[in-house]
Amino acid sequence: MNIQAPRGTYDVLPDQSAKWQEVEQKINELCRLYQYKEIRTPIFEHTELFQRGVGDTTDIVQKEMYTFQDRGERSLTLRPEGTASVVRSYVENKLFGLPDQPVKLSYFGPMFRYERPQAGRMRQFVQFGIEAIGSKDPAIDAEVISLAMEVYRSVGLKRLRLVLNSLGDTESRIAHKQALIEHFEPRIEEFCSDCQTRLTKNPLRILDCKVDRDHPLMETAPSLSDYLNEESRQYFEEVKGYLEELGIDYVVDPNLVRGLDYYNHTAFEIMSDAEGFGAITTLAGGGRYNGLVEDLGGPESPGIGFAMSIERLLLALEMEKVEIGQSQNLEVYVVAMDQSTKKKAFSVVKDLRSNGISADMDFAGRKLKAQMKSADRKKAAYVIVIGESEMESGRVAIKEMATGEQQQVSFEEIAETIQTKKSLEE
RNA sequence: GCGGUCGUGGCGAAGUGGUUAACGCAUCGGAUUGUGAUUCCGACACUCGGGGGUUCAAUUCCCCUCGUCCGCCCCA
Repeated sequence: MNIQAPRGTYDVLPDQSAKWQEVEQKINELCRLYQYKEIRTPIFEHTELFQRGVGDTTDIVQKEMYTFQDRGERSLTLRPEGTASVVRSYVENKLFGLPDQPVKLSYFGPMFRYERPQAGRMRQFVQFGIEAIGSKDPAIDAEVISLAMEVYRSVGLKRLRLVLNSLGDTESRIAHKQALIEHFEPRIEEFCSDCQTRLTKNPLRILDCKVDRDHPLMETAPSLSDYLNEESRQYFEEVKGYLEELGIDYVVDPNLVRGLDYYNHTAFEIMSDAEGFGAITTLAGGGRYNGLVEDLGGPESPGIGFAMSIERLLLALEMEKVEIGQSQNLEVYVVAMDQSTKKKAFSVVKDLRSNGISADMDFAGRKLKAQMKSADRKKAAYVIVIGESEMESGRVAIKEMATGEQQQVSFEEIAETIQTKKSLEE
């Protein structure tokens, strides 16, 4: 084997593509119902967009970006996530000027992060996500979460856990940040190097650290929830109220922080509880990002959204043993006895297809018996054999593979007969 | 970035420092000059991820490299 797909990338092969197509169909239908319209943005952007949009202190920007120089010596980056691009487009195309706010957008496509591949983690992976920009109504938070949950429900997943938290508004976060610094500063040397950097850049993320998880100061650290001001607390209560109204179960996790800098207020993750899942169980994550639009040069436009990995969704389906995307079997296989009848068989195939019937034939020069086996493998519902005698008589036998029964018809009647048989089955 | 694991035909899987690298499945052909099963017969790896080294000799020993899978970190 010479050239392989680059590390962390993969091919969706024909026996898998039906699953992808079904997931996309389900998603498209839900977006229609919820009225989120698709936006398609470039797969690469100026590096600066992610540095500013996602945040300089994040792991994504610090060590996971596919950044390169183009021939004009611009620094470009393959998008590691979708929100920054969508917000950039919202600002650039002045969607804030549309009369109907919030603007509700969805996207679906590949993202890129330079990481060591693992179960559920690829260097190129596909995300579906939505963004509702231009509203700070707690009901829209609940709607966004609801749509994410509906995607999983629609494909048949059941073992889900919605984890929820509030990061509070800017005022709350500043107060909490100050408290965190005061709490950790005196003994920060006892923490890992990442945490030492985090202390000044983003102390909130120390709480998230798995390395220092058991440090005694973790236990006593000031909790974000104690620093939420009245407005933030009220907002969070309302979001929870709307979720309850929709009958969506959740658990509040005060330590849910999220890795991206732009989040505030509502933050959530959807995890899989399916057995046998790998180490990574987060299916989707999202949250509110009031202020991001302004950071990227737009007017005040509070937003919220989520992103989910389609690979992980598919993985969860496997773990829960849910089958989707049954591929459609072949309806008619036409056998040509030899070279002299191949043209006729070829035109019969074409005629069937023109009548909306799937049809196929041999293109490998196989003998009759082998063609029959091939038809069987392809699970063809019917087989038609065309040889000398059919050419002379002008009539062929339509063989039903399941029963072995054959029915004689003229060439002209083939498509019509198959159609009748099909409709009888339904 | 760190740790472990593995890398033999389309797939699964043995194997040994030495003349022709088991076997199973799949595929193709034939037995059965025009019909899918079973059975039987036959075909199918100048080569054991790649490169280098040790050796009279390496798929098997050593080094490097690439890649796989899993875990850590982090996330989707």
